[in-house]
Amino acid sequence: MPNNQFKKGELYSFMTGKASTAIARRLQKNMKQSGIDITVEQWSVLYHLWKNDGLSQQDLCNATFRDKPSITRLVDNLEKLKLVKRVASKSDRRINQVFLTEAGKELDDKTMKVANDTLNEALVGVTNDKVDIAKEVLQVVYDNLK
Amino acid sequence: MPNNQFKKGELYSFMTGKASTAIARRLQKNMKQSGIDITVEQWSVLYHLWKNDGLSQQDLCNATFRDKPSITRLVDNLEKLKLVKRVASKSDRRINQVFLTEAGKELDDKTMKVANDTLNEALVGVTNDKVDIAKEVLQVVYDNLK
DNA sequence: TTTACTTAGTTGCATAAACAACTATATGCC
DNA sequence: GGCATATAGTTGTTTATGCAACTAAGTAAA
Repeated sequence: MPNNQFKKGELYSFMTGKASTAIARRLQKNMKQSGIDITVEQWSVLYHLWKNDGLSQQDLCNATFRDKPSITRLVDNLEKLKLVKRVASKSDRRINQVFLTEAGKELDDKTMKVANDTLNEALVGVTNDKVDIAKEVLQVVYDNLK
Repeated sequence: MPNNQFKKGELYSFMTGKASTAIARRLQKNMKQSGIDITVEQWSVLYHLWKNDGLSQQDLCNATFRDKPSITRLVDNLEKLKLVKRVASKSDRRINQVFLTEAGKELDDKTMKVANDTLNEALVGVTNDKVDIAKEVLQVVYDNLK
């Protein structure tokens, strides 16, 4: 179903992702206030490692929708912060597995709480039904374009 | 209404704005294929000037949800591309009004068509009702956090 | 008119993104 | 084995972001 009826003003906010930008900025601010000194981008990488430690950089590309150079440099910075370390896979030496350090593991609970709180701040006044529909629409958009 | 019932996997895609990232990337690609050599960020600035030429840099900050340094540098680059020019306001010399050049004005119709086409690509299979709800949710999120 | 405050914009620095070109390792086929 | 090709990751370049510190210009109050 084409949506040619979109008016300019409506089109704009859809294109620019101001809501997700606002969420990212708030998450960054909330992490800083909780004494967590990582960027939201670094958080998005750690997030997947907390669920599944030892992912390859390519796995992290797929999980975070980033290209390979972006992941290379995010892992570089996470290594500098001593939150992860690269380990060359024994079965295929092209592959770097990325493992959490103890310091990296310890951030899990703390940041998950901050992330949940941030999301709840964002969704004040929105019913669960509407949240579900919004998530569904965003998923379809993503699938249409990926 | 708190949304504590969010599960991790659902939380993530909400936080990271993968849908808006996908839209921005597709818009960038479509503009390039149409021979329009500007970034989507530059597009977002021009967009407001096409609606209202001569906005100040502060106006552009408010309209695009960016901070002042970001607008300074976007306008720098748009000036290098000869798409806009700064004109110091006569009534208040602190203010730079940003005006489109002829080249800047000419991009309007062409890019608006590309932006609309991109949005229609993104929204294939989504009913208008759901799009309206998604937009509403994103607006509330933005208002909650700004 | 001098001092304090506010507003508009710029500059410096660190992080991140996209794209292209590159290296190194692995795989498949002759 | 030797060659072509594919895959994993890195590096270089340009653009953009966020934050802090800064300059310049306007405003208001003593």
